[in-house]
Amino acid sequence: MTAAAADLDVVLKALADPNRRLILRAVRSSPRAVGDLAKGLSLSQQVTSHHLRVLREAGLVHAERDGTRHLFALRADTLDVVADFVESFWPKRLAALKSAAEHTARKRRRG
Amino acid sequence: MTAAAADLDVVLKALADPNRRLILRAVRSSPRAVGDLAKGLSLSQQVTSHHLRVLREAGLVHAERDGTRHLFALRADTLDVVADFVESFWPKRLAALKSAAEHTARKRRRG
DNA sequence: GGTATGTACAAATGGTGGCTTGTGTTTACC
DNA sequence: GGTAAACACAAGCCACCATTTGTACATACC
Repeated sequence: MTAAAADLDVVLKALADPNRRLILRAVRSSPRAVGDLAKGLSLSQQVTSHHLRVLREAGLVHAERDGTRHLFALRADTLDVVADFVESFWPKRLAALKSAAEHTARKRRRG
Repeated sequence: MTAAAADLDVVLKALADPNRRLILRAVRSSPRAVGDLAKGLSLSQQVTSHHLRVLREAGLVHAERDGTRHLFALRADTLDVVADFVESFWPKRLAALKSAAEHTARKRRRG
């Protein structure tokens, strides 16, 4: 298995959990502390920390210390491998996106 | 959890296995029988059948009988929920696609 | 230094999932 | 109807994972 394929495996496994996706949603707009996430999602501190570790090892979030708190933020570019995977199976979707974009560009040209 | 979220969960769990992704790759171009897939991927018949069931319940493949054989084919449109998920977290990627498409449109306009 | 807060680490548990083995079921062919 | 081929279903085993419980570590404040 190539390194990219291994990354894809790790990323997909990390995404294949509802609580981890909730965490990703929560850190999407701004960095959040573990305790805040746990409280907001009604999860224990330990389970939240565990999921954040899985997400961090997958490269989907990154941590930064702020005193005693650990602020976690989204790393959306890691989703690249997933997007590439989907598009490799579904070029029609990519074509549809391009078509929509080109339509937008055409409209802008006209306007 | 909404129905769409449940679908996303099932699809991501189905994709989060290397052998199932290999099976998807194998049925990508044309429908394949269980035995052919098992032989080509060096998997047992039972395990291949099991993975195909998971993929079918996730809506990623569909089956069709051909005599004693069961031909499985890709259902790429099910990957829609995954693409939407990625794009909801990463609008910049969609923007990049649009930018590239617009660039193409501009080039076409010039040419 | 002592205490409180925020978090990570470790062990144990229950559940889930992948794989094997064995077997039933459907279809085709004689 | 009997046999063979292709496949699905079921039970058991083992590993992994999510969660809980308990605890250790780091930082801020007094």
